[in-house]
Amino acid sequence: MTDQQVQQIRSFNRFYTDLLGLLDSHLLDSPYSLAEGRILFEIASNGECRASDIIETLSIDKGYLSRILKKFEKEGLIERKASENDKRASVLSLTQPGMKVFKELDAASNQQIEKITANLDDSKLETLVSSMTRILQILR
Amino acid sequence: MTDQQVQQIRSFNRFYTDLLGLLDSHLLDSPYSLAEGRILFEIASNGECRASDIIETLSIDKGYLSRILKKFEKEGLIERKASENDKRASVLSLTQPGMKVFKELDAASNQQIEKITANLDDSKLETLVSSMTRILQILR
DNA sequence: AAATATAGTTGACTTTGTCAACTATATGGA
DNA sequence: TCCATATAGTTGACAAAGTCAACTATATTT
Repeated sequence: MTDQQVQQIRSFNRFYTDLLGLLDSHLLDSPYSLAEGRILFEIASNGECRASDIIETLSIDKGYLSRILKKFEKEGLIERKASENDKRASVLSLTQPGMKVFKELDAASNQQIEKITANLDDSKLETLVSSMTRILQILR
Repeated sequence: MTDQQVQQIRSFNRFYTDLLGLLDSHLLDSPYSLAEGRILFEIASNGECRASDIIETLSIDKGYLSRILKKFEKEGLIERKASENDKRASVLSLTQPGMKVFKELDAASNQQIEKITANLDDSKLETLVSSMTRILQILR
């Protein structure tokens, strides 16, 4: 690996750090943080899951997660039902209001992507997406 | 723009958020945060600059920056000299010890990139870098 | 000269994240 | 079966990161 390649990757990382920071800054004017959004996303896409799944996927502290889930429950966004095979754990799912909030965040996220790419023609857009896909394939 | 394209970009963003989080988590076991590293980077690469330059480049709160700079000065990493044409501002630069710390962080950053790409063959590495470069060209 | 803008500092505060101790339950041996 | 150890999640205490507005001093505009 050449020195120049390292520098190019770092330059990309700095750029993308800024871009993501921009995108995530208080998650699109919603009252939810990036972490909260990601947690809602996990519960929404897994259907039902347990706190430990989220801890593993997002590498989040369990105490921190516990509090966020408590807040979500208080706000009526999620439900917990006792897990049948493990009495220590509960199974998480979105309530109807939770689903609504998630869909709003999701739509706002989509809109932000559209905004960022608004002035790109089709060919550039395709290049952009395929480049991202390739990076993902290589690094994942 | 198709729905699928939006989803692919968002998927990449989630992936890269995690990757950068991993890279930046306490900036390579140094006692410096991501913000602090970026600030050192700015001062190091601009040679001499003012706080307001950093505020603009990094979109950081001026109060927050002021405290970080104060800490850097106390630790002997930076120097401030009065700006000649603007008595409100000072010109920032790295001291020798500051340069040393910066170089260490810089080297550690390089090593982390090497680590992440360690098991890629030359062709994949080239694809990776060129994909990043293309994304940067398109989005910047 | 007065009004307004900008550079940076400081205090007060909120949010975000970390760590360890703790309860309760589960699980893999002896 | 009983014991040791591991895991799920909660809680308290705390630290780090970031925000906001008020303030001083200097610059700039009118």
